[in-house]
Amino acid sequence: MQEKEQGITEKKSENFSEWYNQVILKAELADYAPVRGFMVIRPNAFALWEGIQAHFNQVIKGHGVRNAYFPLLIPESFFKKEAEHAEGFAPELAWVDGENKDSDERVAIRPTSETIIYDSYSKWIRSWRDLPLRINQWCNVLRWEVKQTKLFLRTREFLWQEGHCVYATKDECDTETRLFIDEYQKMCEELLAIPVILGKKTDAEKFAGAFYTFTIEALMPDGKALQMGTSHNLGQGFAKAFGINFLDRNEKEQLPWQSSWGFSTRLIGAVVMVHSDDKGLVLPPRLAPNKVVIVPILFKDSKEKVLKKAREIAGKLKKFGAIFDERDSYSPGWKFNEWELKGIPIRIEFGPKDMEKGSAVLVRRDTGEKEVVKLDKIDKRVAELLEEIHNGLLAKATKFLESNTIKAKDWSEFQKAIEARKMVLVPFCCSEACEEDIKDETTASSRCIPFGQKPVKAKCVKCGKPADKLVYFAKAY
RNA sequence: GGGGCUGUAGUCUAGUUUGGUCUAGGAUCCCAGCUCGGGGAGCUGGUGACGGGAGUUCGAAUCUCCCCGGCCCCA
Repeated sequence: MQEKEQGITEKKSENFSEWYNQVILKAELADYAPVRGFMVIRPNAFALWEGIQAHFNQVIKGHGVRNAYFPLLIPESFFKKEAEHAEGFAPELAWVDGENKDSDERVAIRPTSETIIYDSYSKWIRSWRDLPLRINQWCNVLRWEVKQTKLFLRTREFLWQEGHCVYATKDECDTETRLFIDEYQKMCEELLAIPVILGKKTDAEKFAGAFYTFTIEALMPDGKALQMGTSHNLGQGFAKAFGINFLDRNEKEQLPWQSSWGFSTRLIGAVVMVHSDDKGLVLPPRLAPNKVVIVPILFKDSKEKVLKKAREIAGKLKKFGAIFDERDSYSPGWKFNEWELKGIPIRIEFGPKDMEKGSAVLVRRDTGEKEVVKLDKIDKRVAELLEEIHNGLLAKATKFLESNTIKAKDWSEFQKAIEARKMVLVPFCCSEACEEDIKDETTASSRCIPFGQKPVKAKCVKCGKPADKLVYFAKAY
């Protein structure tokens, strides 16, 4: 509200990347920081993150997960305990420079917290009665990216949640690894209005140190896939490396099974990309902290009366976080543009003509459609309309995903589909060598092996060897 | 990792090719006042800029070099 901005000048369909930057900056979601690869999350975006947090905290608490906080700095020796994990994160570690007066050991800023958390777990877990242990933390992590950074989608520092669970049996671990990826899917569809594809990562794409990784993948409007969240069954490797063990009911020492799962602030980037348009941000209504804005139309002779009545309407819509824009220095048209840029799902226009009729004009942000609603029904209609907008956004995104997902049988079809920036489902042998070749030749990577498929009899799209799985490939963020 | 573009007020930009009324022009924002109000309204006045450094020159926003930063595309 403090700053006035120009509108979006780039078209989503013409220069997607620049359009995206403009929406982020002009809707005041984020700003660049003094150090390259870092960003400031401004209040408009932080409110979205808080909305995601509130929603997801409720979900995980229902599954017995408790929140905690573990340290930012991790001793070098911890990274060396689990070899694959260490290798995976080594290139992106940021070591804290300068003299460590307490010890000779270097420390790094966490790129993820498995190691520091499991050090604690090794002290806390003694008996089968301590399991399952389910802890989540909301925090920042730092990965020193060398790739081109991008607001929300790839920054060196980002905010996320990471859940870390320990189970007595493989079965429990399998079940809950799946449980949390299912919860991610629900959250994406029900809160963010973004459809996702669920599946398992190939070995080449799985988390460093994991037994296996589940993922949810969304397709952005430019045809690139975006990983929205992952849930890993870590097996027993970390437990072994960090000395986590417990005495079972038969007094035998056992290694537990572990899982970890996370999503990050890149979800906000996805929300922007998927729903927004040439006028600016479009917020999915369930996530929008302010779902309604009321713009009074003021004329000299009716100003006081209109303001008074409009204020009443605003009071009635308080539960929707209604903004009452009674600023005197801007014309209604100016305000319309501003709130469209900021993505408020419903605008209510109220002027002398409406007052006479005892109604108001409701305008949908997603379609621009206007409707006249009687004042005594306005809160009911707003609630309905918000759901209609949510459903509309989800349906539109689902249609996009479906119409841009295709099957390919052979290499030439596959290449064409990738070139056309589609999500492509192909028979694949799942070998790391084949995957490397595909990446080299097309820049596409495997996104997931979708759940629920029957074994197929086909030849791998790359090497021609027998393949019993269909796998999604796409260019990715 | 490779290639390209770019840096003038909070933001967008003219000026750079050909160094000289540039004491840097405009728009927008911001501030004050008036006026207006159903899709970015108008008038008057005001504040604010050449990314940094070195060099060439009588003279540098403009030329040279170094540094810092930003964006895009490809791998």
